[in-house]
Parts: sequence; C-alpha cells; structure tokens
Amino acid sequence: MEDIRDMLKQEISKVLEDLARDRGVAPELLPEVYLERPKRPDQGDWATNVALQGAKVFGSHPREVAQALAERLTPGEKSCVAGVEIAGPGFINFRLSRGWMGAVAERVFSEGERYGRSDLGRGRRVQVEFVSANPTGPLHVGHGRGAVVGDVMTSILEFTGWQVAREYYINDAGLQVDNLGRSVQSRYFELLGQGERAPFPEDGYHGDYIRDVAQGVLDQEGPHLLDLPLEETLPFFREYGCRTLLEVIRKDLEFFGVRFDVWFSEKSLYDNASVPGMIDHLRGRGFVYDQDGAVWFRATAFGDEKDRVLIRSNGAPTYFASDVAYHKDKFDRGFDLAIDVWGADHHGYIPRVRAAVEALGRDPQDFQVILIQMVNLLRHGEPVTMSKRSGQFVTLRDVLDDVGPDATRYFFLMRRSDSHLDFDLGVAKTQGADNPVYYVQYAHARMASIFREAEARGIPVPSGVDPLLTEAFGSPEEQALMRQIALFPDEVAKASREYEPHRLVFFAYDLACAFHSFYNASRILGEEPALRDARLVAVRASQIALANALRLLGIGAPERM
RNA sequence: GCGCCUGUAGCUCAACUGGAUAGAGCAACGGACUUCUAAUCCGUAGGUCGCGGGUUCGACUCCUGCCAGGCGCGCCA
Repeated sequence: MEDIRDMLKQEISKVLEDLARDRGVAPELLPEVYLERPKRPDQGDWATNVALQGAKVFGSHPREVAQALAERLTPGEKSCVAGVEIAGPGFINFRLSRGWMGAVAERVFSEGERYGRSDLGRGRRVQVEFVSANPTGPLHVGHGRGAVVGDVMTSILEFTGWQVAREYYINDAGLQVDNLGRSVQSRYFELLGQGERAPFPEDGYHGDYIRDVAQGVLDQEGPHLLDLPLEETLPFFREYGCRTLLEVIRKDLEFFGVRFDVWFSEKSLYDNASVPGMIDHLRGRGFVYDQDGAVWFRATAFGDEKDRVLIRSNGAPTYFASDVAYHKDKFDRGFDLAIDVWGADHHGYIPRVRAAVEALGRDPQDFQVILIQMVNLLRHGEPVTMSKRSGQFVTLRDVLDDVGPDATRYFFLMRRSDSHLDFDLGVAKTQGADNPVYYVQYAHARMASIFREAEARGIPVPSGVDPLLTEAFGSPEEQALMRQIALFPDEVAKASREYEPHRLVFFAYDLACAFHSFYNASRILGEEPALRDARLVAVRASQIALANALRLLGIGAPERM
C-alpha cells in the first residue's frame, strides 16, 4: 500500500511539473502533493487535493486544474490504478484495481509479527520516564493511567525504530520521605503502646498500609528501637518504609504488565554530587546567579516567566534542582530524546524544565512531556471519592483486582491522555455490549475460532497470497476490512510521532468493527474454494494486524471467549 | 490578573492536523441466529461543531474578542 502511494505521488508530482512548464508557472510555487484516504468509499481509494492547493498559482479554477492534471494521468497496470475521476470542488480521486487488496494481504503475511514496524526512530535512543510516584504509599488510579500510557508509548517507540529505556524516578530525597519515616516510626511506637512518645507528624501518611509497614519493622527488629533516640532511628524507618513501599509499587506494576529498565534514585544525585555539578556547569554557562542568599537559575533567558531557585537561602536544594540534575544525567547518558510522563497538574512546570534543558545546550525539542489528565473514578455513575491524605483512596491494585488488567489498560488508553477520563468500574466490569474491551477481544476470538473450525473440517489455510485468488475479493465489507488493515502502519507511525498511544485503541476498535461487519455479511468456510481461500486470507491478515495492535497495547488476544 | 487545557448528538468521545454530505459507542425505536461464537450485525431517529467577528476556493480545525468549566501560577513536592 505504501508502495502504491509513493508511486502515485511521484506520478502526480511529475504531471504537475509538466503542466506548470506548459503554462509557464515557476516550479517552486507548486504545492506539495498529498495523498489521503477519502472517508467515503465512493470517493475512491486515494485522493489528492493538489488542484485545490495549486489553483491559485495556475490562475485558474480548481476543477479546471484538476481536469488538466487528470487528462495527463493515465491509468497504469503497475500502479494498480483502475480509474481517475474529479469530484467535489476539485479533488482527484483514484480508484485502485482489486489487486491492491492482495498486495496488502501479501505484505501482512510476509511481515507477520513485524507488520506495522518502521524505522522512524532510526535507532536513536529515547528514555521514557513514567509513573515515578513517591514511595510513600500504594499507587492510585491516576498513577495507573500514567503507567499504561508510558508503557504503551515505549512499546510503540520500540516498534518504530527507537532504542528505548524505561525509567522510574524515585523521589527518595527530601521532605516527603522524611514524613514517611516519621509516620512509620510513630505507628511503630503505637504498636508497642507508646504512641505518645513519637507523635504522628502533621503531614504524615494516614493510610492503614503505614501500620503494615510498622508491623514489618516490629517483626524484623523487635522492640529495641524504642530505646534509641528518635532522630537516630529515623533514617532506618525512612529507608525501610521507602524500600517496602517501593516493593509494593513494583509488584503492582508487574501485575499490571509494566516493567522498568532502570529505577533511578533521586538521593543518588546528592550522594554522587550531581546537583552541585549541574549548578557549576550552568554557572559556567552564565545561567546561574546568587541573590538574597539563594542560588537561582536564569529561566527567563529561555522564555519562562520567572527565574527559579535551585538552592534555598537555608542551603537546602529545591526539588527543581534535583530534577535539572536528573535531566542533565539523562542527556549525559547519551539519550537523544527524553520523554516524561507527568500528571497534568504539573503542566506549569514544563517551561522551567524545558528552559533548563536548553540551558544545558540541548534542543528544547529533545525534551517532551506527555501530560496525563485526571481520572474520575465512578461506580455506576456515582463518583468514588479519593483522598490520599485520609488514606481513603482507591488504589490501582483495587481496580486491577476488580476489573482485571486488560479492561483497566483499555479504559486508561481509550481517551487522549491529556483529556479527562471517566472510569466507571461498573461498566469496565460488565461483560456486556457496552464494554468495548470485549468487543475487540471477541473479534480476535472469532478469528481464532474460524481457523479451529477450518482445521476440524480439514480445510487448509492458505499460507501465502495467490494473486489469482485475490480476484475473488470485492464485497464492500471485505474492502472496508482490508482498508482498515492497510492503515495499521500509518497509525502506529502517527502514534509514535505524536506521542499518542490512544490511537492504537481506536485502530483496534475500528478493525474489530470492520471485522464483525465482514463476518456477519460473509460466509467463509462454506463457500467455493477460491472465495473461501480469499476470505481466509482476509481473516488471517485481520488476525495478524489485530494481534499486533493488542500486543503493543499489552492487552490479551484470546483464542476463545 | 496572567498562562495552559477543554467546550462537537440526551450521555461518553472521534474527525486522518485546512478538505468533500461532521462520524462511532451508550441510551431510544425496529429488524437479523437450523449456519465458521448473537459478547455480533443491519436499519431508523438524533447537530446553529460554546457565542460573535476575521483569514480563503473551503474552517470543528488557523487568527481575534467574549462566555463557561478544569488545572497551574512557592526559597512545596
């Protein structure tokens, strides 16, 4: 299909240049040729709007230009073009001969699991940092959305020729882990009936899981920590709590099918002096100065609205300081592109980090952020309230146990990540018609079932595409199905370029839809051999495309349901 | 006050980045299983694309001014 498009494009460009020469139009004024797939089948298989774009430079009407171009375009055997017509305000529509469907199927067959791959990334290295939730409690639903978006994004990037590293940034330095340590410490004392000796911190973590962590300390250490000064044991509680909760997070993510190559410790940036190193580096480039006893980054030099503090006047570094050091580290490690997946409430933070990236001497485009909007959790239309403070929030684990990983992934991915998402646990759980996950998976199960039945009847499934056999193609449903299959590489590329993993969910859904229509309209195994084999080829191609899409999404492709 | 995001069918969302008659799913109504899975399909109905200007062959898409909602504007993380 790609090949056909390229050939068409070249031919149109050539004809356009010929026409320009004949009419004395300078070639550099000519518009670029775009070929697009019309929405409606009666508008052909491919269409171009060059005549509309170029009417002005020709000093003529779009339809007249289109007519002139069309006259010079002769349907050719090789390009599969069966017809050229002018429509609407001046579109040129191309109708392909039936052979195109065979060409699509042939490509899908020969590429198999690789169908949809590309070399967009050209082997460049990209690091995707996602989730990065503070290790102060279990993951909640919002983290889950970021986890899936990041995970699927990495799969897509890998599939499109990038060398990918998946990374989790652990915020194990600073105030919040301190609070965690004190919270655990307090609960530990409480378990031993001496809670009043270690008061619960004002901004402490109230969730029950803190008691579990404290119980773990008690089981491991016994009561001897009671006898030591609070400040002396705090580092232990802090470290223990952090490690334990991180392990909980890691297990939840693993259950969700999300894995990381690197777990990067914020604390390590201080242990190995990366933060002062970064500050020296930026100071040397003239982007750091001292004022009011604090150390500042000149973010305004790169379009941020104000300069930002790196080291407070009390000597403590800001979160931003470690973040800049972390991003410097990313680029020092040789990544060509760094993609961060953040909660949308952090969007105001983007300009300063981008400014820092630029100050480090990188193209600001080498740093990209995917924003994840809020998830509204509902149960049968009723909002489920979440408050991490009080500890009464619905965890990712709760949702996974309730509706399962496949449905959870699907729901998190079915909207653009930067738009609000209503996640109704009731709907996600129903196995009925209003649950799109099953609609898609059912399509795959149906395909598998056809092949099972074929085997039972002793009907061999064609392993290749016989050009004669594809002449049997042709119903509107078959065409729609093959058209959708042919779209897959484009959709993957688009998802990769635009950082929009949800596109694949829409693709999978549309493919399932095209398949269900085809299935209901066509008999397969009962038909005479030529037609039967052609349809088996279509089903196999559908199955490969759908399985590839589901694999990228991390959603199961069941053989039966 | 400033910045970012959002506003499309009763509800939840698409619209190939400026293209042709704005499309799906729920919800409503009417049909299709003696067949390779009816967790499916087909049809009907539903719209001043928040509102007003502008740009051009052409605007849901771009520019501008309003209106409404969300988020953000710390020497917090």
